[in-house]
Amino acid sequence: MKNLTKAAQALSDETRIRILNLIMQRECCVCEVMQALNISQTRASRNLKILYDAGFLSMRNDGLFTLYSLKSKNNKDVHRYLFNAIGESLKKNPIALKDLKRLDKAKRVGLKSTSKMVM
Amino acid sequence: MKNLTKAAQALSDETRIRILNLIMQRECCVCEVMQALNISQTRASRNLKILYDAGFLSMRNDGLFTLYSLKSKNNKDVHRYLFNAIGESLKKNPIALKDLKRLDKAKRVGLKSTSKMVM
DNA sequence: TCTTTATATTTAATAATGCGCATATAAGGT
DNA sequence: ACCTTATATGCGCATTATTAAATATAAAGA
Repeated sequence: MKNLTKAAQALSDETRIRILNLIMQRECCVCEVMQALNISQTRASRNLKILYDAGFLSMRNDGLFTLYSLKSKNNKDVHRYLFNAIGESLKKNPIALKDLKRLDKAKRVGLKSTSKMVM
Repeated sequence: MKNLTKAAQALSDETRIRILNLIMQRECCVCEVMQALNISQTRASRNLKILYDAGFLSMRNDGLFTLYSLKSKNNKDVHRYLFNAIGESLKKNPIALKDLKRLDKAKRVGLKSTSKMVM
């Protein structure tokens, strides 16, 4: 039961649903999430960790980057059903679509670099 | 998206999952929920309302009693998937089973009456 | 080794949540 | 009308969540 309540808690925040939307598209690093959702580095990192702790995401390191992806393999249980609900909820959602467009344009560079970039 | 986050929020509390477990069995009034989960009247009433507001339950009045049941009919969407997750999570859960046993013994009388009863 | 950079974490402030107590509301019975 | 009873709600308190700002950590390159 704790499994479910923890997972549900993770899904109770719009930022985190939007993050899952991105990662359902493809693996992302923290800085891409920042750019796609236009949120702070802290906020991106913290909410990715919450989704990871709740069992939705996998994590791997590539040099300076931390890459998050869907943990769909070991989801025989509760999470699989929850993913269905998320998919259903995001269908044709305008915010979700906009986020994906911004993800396309996102560059794999972090806060320090983006603040120097001419955008 | 608000639909999903609100529903997920409702599922993020163990009391509410346990209440849904009861009502997945059969329609219940507030006092039966109190007895089955051994919680206060306030707590039962409040959490039933939260589940109702989140779109999980229907409500009807029968004299002094308010009866809550599953709102499964109009769930073409998100809630149907969430119900699957709940069912998965409750399978063989010892707390959920105990709650159902107490529900069998529960009487359709409220706080005032039960406090006078010899149990 | 020193600097730069991506990410994580600590801190502090604000907001949200869950609960019990007391009380309100509303339906029935007398 | 009055009383009893089932349910709902306002209020206060304790706990937990969320966030930005500042700082820490750790990888990569010069």
